[in-house]
Amino acid sequence: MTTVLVVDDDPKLLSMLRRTLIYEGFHVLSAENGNAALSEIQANRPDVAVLDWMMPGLDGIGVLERLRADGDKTLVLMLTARDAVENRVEGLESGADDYLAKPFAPSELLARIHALLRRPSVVLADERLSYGDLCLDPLTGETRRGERAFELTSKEFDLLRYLMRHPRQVLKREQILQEIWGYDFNGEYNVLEVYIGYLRKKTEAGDETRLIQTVRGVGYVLREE
Amino acid sequence: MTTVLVVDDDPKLLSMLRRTLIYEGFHVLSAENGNAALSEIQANRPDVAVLDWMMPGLDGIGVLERLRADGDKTLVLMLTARDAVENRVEGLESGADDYLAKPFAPSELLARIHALLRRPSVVLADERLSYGDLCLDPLTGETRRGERAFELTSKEFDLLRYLMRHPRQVLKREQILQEIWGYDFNGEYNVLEVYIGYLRKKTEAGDETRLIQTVRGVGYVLREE
DNA sequence: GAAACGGCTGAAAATTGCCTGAGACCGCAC
DNA sequence: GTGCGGTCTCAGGCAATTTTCAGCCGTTTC
Repeated sequence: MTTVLVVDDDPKLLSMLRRTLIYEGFHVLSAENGNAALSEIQANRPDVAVLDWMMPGLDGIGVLERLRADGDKTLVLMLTARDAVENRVEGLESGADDYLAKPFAPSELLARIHALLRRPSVVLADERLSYGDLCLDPLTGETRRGERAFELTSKEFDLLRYLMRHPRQVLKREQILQEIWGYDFNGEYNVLEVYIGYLRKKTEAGDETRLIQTVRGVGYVLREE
Repeated sequence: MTTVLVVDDDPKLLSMLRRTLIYEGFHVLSAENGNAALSEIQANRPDVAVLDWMMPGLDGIGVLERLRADGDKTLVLMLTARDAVENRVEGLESGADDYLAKPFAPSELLARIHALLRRPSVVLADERLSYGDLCLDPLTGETRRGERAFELTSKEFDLLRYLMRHPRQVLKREQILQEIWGYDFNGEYNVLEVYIGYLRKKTEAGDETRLIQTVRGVGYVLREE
C-alpha cells in the first residue's frame, strides 16, 4: 500500500488531511513539526511526504534540504500559504517534486499525489528499504546484511520486501499468503514456513541476529529481538 | 543538449517562450497545433514537451492522451489558461507530469522544466555510454569492450543502449519488450532471450566476464558479477 | 505425561523459465 | 532471380525455483 506522510503544525488541518488521505486508501503517517517529520521519513520511508512550508522550528524547506543533502529522494509535495511566484520557484529549485498553494481543494491534493506517484522514477516505486543493517534495493535487486551481500530468488525477494515494508508490524499468515501468493487458500501446505526458512538462512548466514521473528499462532514480524 | 518542444497556437506567446528557453540554453522545437506536436515528438524525441491546453483542432489534452496511449513517456508540462481546480485535476489525472497556469512568470516555467529534468529517469539522448570496460557511442554507433571493437545490428544496438542507460538496474522483461519492440504483448515468443543471447555472444567474444545477468522470473541487469 | 498443535527442516517432485541451435521469413542489393 | 544480413519463430534440453510432503521438535492443553 502507498504510504503518505503529512506534516503540518496546524492540528485541524492535519486531521483533515489525514481523513482525506485515509479515505482515498493511503496508509497515512503524520508529524507536527520538521524534526518529527525527518524521523518518520527515516523510520518508515513513506512514498510521498506532504510538507507545510512554514512551521515553527524546522520548516518544510529545512526538512527538504536536509533530505536532499542526504541523498534522500522521497517525493515531496510542498504546501505553501504564500503564492508569490518567487517562493514557488524557490520551492521547486530546492528540490520539491511539486507544490500546492493553500487554500486548496482536497481533490486537488489527491490529484497531485497521484500524479507524483505516476512519475516514471516512482515506477521504481520503492526507494531503497532498510531495517537495522538489512538493506534491500528494489531497483537494483541487491540485498545486504551489513557488508555481506546475498542473493534472493524472486519469491524470496517479494516476501522479504513485503516484510520490510511493514517493519515491527505483525503480519498474519493469511495476509502474507494473500499478498505474495494470492491464495485464498484454506490452510493448504506450508509454503510460507518454507520460504521464511529460506530467508532466515540467507539473512543469518554470517551468524547475524535473527530479524524475522515468528509470532506463534499468528504470523511473522520483522524486528530485532 | 536538452531539447524542449513548445506547442501553442498563439504566435506571440510561442516566440516569447522560444526566446526564454533558448536563452536558458535549451535546444528548442516548436509547433502551432496538436498534430504538428505529435509528429515533432515522434521525429525528434524532445526531453520535455510544453503543451498548451486549449488549441484549435487537436488540443493539449488530446496530444497527451495519444502519447500516453502509445506508451510514450515524454515528459509533459501542460499550460492552462483556466484555473478552476477541476481542470487542473483533469490535466494531472490524464498523465501530465506537471502543469502551469497562465499567466506565469518565465522564471517559473524554467524552474518547472528544471524540476522535471531533475527526475532521475531522464537520460539525455545522445550521451556516450559506458559501463565497466563496455562502451557505446550512440552518435557514431561504435561499440567496444575494452580495446576490442565489435559490430551490432540495430536491434542489438537499441537493446544494449537501453541496458546501458540503466546500469545495475533490474529491467523487467515486459519493460524491455515495451521499450525496444513496442509490443503490447500478450505472451509473445522469446525474441528477447534470443537477442540477449546475441549480445552476450558479442560482448563476451574475447572471453571477458559476463555483464548481462539474468534475473530469473523478472528480467535482466547490466552488472559485473 | 500424553495428545494435539503449530512450526521447522531436509529432501524430492513438479513446475517454470531460460538458453540454444536451426531454420523460416523478409527486404534489399546485386 | 539470387544471395545476404537481419529479424523472428519454434522446439528440445537443462537447470533453478517453487511446491509438496514426511518427520521432528518444542509448546500448549487436558
